[in-house]
Amino acid sequence: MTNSANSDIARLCKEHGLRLTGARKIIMQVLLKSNDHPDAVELHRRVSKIDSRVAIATVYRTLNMLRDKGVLERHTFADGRARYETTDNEHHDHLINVETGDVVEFRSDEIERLQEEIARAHGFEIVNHRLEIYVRPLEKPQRRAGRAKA
Amino acid sequence: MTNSANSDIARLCKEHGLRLTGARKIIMQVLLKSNDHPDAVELHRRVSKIDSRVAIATVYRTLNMLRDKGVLERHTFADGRARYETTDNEHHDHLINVETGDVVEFRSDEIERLQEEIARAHGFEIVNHRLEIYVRPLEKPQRRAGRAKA
DNA sequence: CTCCAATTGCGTCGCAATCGCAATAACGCC
DNA sequence: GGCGTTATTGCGATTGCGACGCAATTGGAG
Ligand SMILES: [Mn+2]
Ligand SMILES: [Mn+2]
Ligand SMILES: [Zn+2]
Ligand SMILES: [Zn+2]
Repeated sequence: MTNSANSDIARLCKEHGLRLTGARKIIMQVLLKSNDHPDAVELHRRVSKIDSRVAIATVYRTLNMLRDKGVLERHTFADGRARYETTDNEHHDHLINVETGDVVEFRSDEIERLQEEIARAHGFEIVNHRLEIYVRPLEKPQRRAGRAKA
Repeated sequence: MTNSANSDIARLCKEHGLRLTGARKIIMQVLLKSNDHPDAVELHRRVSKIDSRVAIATVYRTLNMLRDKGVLERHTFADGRARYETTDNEHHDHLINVETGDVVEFRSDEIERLQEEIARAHGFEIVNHRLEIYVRPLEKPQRRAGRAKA
C-alpha cells in the first residue's frame, strides 16, 4: 500500500511540475492516509513523527499548493481552525458532533438540487457551497418509564 | 425613527441589566440600522463617524455581549472575518455573490426539513447549522445571437 | 450629589497563518 | 557520478483578527 501511495505522490508531483522533495513526500503520505479532518498543527504533529525536521511553514505551504492544484480541500468549521481532507470524487457535506468534535460525512442529492434551484431563482449560478450541521447525540429513547434524566 | 430605535436600545439594555452607555447607544444604533452584514472593523468605522472616541475593543466587547444575549448573530463566511446582523425572528441562510461580496438572504423549509431528517438518521439532533452558497451572476441569456462576451 | 461597580480606552497579548531570506536540495544535463 | 540552476525549505519575524489586563471614567441607584 505504501508503494502505490508513493507512486501516486510521485505522479501527482510530476503532473503538476513539482519537485518530489522529502517534506512533500511525507506530508502527502500523511494526508493520504488520514481519513479524519486534521488541521495544520495536527498534520505537522503526524509529519514530525516521521521526520522531525519538517517545519510547520512547509506544511502550510504544501497544503496551500495542493489546494490550488485541487488535490485537497480546506474546510473551516466553527472552531475557526482550517481542516483538510483529500478531495474525493464525490462531493459531501458534514455533520459535526459538538460534544466530541467528530465529523460525519453525508450527501443529500435533494439538498444539492434545492440549492441549485434557489441560486437559479435568484439569478445566480453556484460556485461552491458549505453546509455544516452541528449536532449532538440523540437521547437514547428509554424503553418504558425511564427515570427523568438529571 | 431614531426615537423608536433609541427606546428599543434603552429597553434592550434595561431588559438585560446593562448600563445605557454612550458607546453602547451608538454601537447598537449603528447595528440596528445596518441591513448588510458588516464586520467589526466596518462597524467601528461607522461608529467612529458618530463618535470617534469609541475604541474597537469596545465594539468587539459589545458585539460579544449582544450575541450572548441573543440580540445578534455572528457569521463567519469564507473570507474568515466575522460578520454580524441583528437576529430576526425567522432563521435564514445566505447566498454570497463572490464577485461583489453582496449577501442575499433566503430560507428553504425543504432544506431545513431535510437537514433534520439527515441528523435524525445518523442518531443526532441539530444544535445549529450553517449553509452558505457562494454564487456568481448568471450570464444573461442573450436574445438571439448576441455577440460573444469579452 | 455621592459612591461604587460596570464599562471604557489603551496598550499588550495570543493564535493561526503568511512572508522574507539565506541555506539547502531536486533534477535536467553532461 | 558531478555541475549548475532554481525551486524549496527552515527559521525567525510579521500580519491580522480578536481578546485581555488595568487604570481611568461614568452610569445610575440611593
Ligand atoms: Mn469530509
Ligand atoms: Mn443574514
Ligand atoms: Zn453539499
Ligand atoms: Zn438554515
